Amino acid sequence: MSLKFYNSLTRQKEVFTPIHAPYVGMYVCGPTVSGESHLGHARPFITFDVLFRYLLNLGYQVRYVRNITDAGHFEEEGRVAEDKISSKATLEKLEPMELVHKYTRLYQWAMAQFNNLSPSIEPTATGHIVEQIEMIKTILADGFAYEVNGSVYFDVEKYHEVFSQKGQPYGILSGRILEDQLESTRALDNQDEKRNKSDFALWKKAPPEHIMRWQSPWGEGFPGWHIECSAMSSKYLGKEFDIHGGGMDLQFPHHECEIAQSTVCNHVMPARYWLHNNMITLNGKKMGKSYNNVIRLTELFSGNHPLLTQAYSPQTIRFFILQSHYRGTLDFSNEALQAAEKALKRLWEAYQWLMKKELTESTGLADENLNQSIRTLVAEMEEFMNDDLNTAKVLANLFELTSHINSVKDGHLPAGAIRLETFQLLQQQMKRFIEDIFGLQGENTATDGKLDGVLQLLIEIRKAAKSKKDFVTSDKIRQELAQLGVLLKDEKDGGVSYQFE
RNA sequence: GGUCAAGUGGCCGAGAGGCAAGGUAGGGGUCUGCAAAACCCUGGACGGCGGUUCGAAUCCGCCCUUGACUUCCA
Repeated sequence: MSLKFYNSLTRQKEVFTPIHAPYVGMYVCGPTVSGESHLGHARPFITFDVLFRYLLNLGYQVRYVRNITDAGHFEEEGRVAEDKISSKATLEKLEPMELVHKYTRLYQWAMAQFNNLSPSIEPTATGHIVEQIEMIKTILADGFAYEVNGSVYFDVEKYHEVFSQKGQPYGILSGRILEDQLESTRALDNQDEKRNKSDFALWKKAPPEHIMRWQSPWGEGFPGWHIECSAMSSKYLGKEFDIHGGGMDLQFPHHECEIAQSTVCNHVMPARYWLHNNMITLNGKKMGKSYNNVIRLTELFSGNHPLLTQAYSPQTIRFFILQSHYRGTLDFSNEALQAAEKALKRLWEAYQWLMKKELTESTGLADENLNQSIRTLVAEMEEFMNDDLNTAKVLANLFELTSHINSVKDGHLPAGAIRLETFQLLQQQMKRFIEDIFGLQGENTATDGKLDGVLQLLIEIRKAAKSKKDFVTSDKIRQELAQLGVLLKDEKDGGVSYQFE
């Protein structure tokens, strides 16, 4: 089966055909670095990291662009227009760029904790003011925007009129009907500079107190909230590129506006495939600033939050996210995270054992049903990924394989039951999906050689005690190590393994 | 109000006309000096009412409940 994605634009699954294979261009809306990232933010970045990894694994040459929004957005709707970043900076008595730098570093640290690959380019909004101004100039020149008092607004109604006839009405992505919105909102429009409520800002005049401001043909100001993504995606990926990703909450208005702006400038729908991940919920409610129910990533990693009964590692969270399909909501709870933690541990330990195991020769005792089962489970995994990235189903197969692996490990199945070529296929594909595509990694790293030597010594002493039936000594060693967070396990084959809690 | 989703065991979640994945928790067993881990067995779920169909968790209608978007948001 060929690779298929659910395209929000067409509301159906479509075969993925890159515009210029083997090259693939992918743009994902990144964070606004005016504050700390929370669990909800982790989802798109992990989801699209897995997509990035999968495309690379399939042999595509991918340019993955994920922006950093470090120029403030303004707010409206009765509230005082303000630049989010400079306003928070005033409260915290920080320079805007100091704040941006702090949260950018924290964000990038969190991405590394998750083992997300770095995007190919991570452009900043403030680094592309010139490109944004150029784009606004083009839109003005084409008559799809107007200037009022030093601000520039996109004329949504005119765009809709002209482009509806070309089959691309405003609302094509989100399914909104502009006429309905115009009717229901016109009365509220009085004091606004905008001709229509549905118009959106391309450039905003900066009030005197704003710190973040740039020179433009329309005076000092700052870019509107949607233009940066259009400017940066077209600069680095071209006028038309393959994949545009982001959270479902960005579908309207953000992505709708991107489409309108880019289409006016470049005369083409910017992206072929629009992918949207669903939200992470807390007690059924979207995790978000406005709901005051966020758990920040640093809190999650440390366990330092009233709703958390313990700390959860970045890999546990990554695994938790991959256990569901990206287009469904995913509900947070301690119980669910603890389930994920245990499951990941079991998967990872079986995988580690598998990779260390050396099988040299088939013994002729091969269990054909088992071999066939393993081959089928392995083959299905790619099918599941191709079906709109069904990571949940891939994991289900990985767990069935885990049971087979552990059966061999514990001697419930003879080592020869798995044929050499099946075994090698298993090793190769487990590595491919667990590490290369899912990006999972071990967490008990950093054991240096000295520590291992010390532990091996203790294991030897304990083994000697056990063979003399001196269980007082052997249990003392095991218990005290356990208190230090080192867990000893007596394996079936007489060996002893350890792991850090 | 408008638009769009979703409701599956205790919990988290796949599935989208034909035996209801997987994880975790529960019960029983095997192994073990004891543990831990692992393996095996096992109970337990499709919001409600109608309809279409040989057959519905899946399609249609109505209802109930929850959520998202509605120009800040991953």
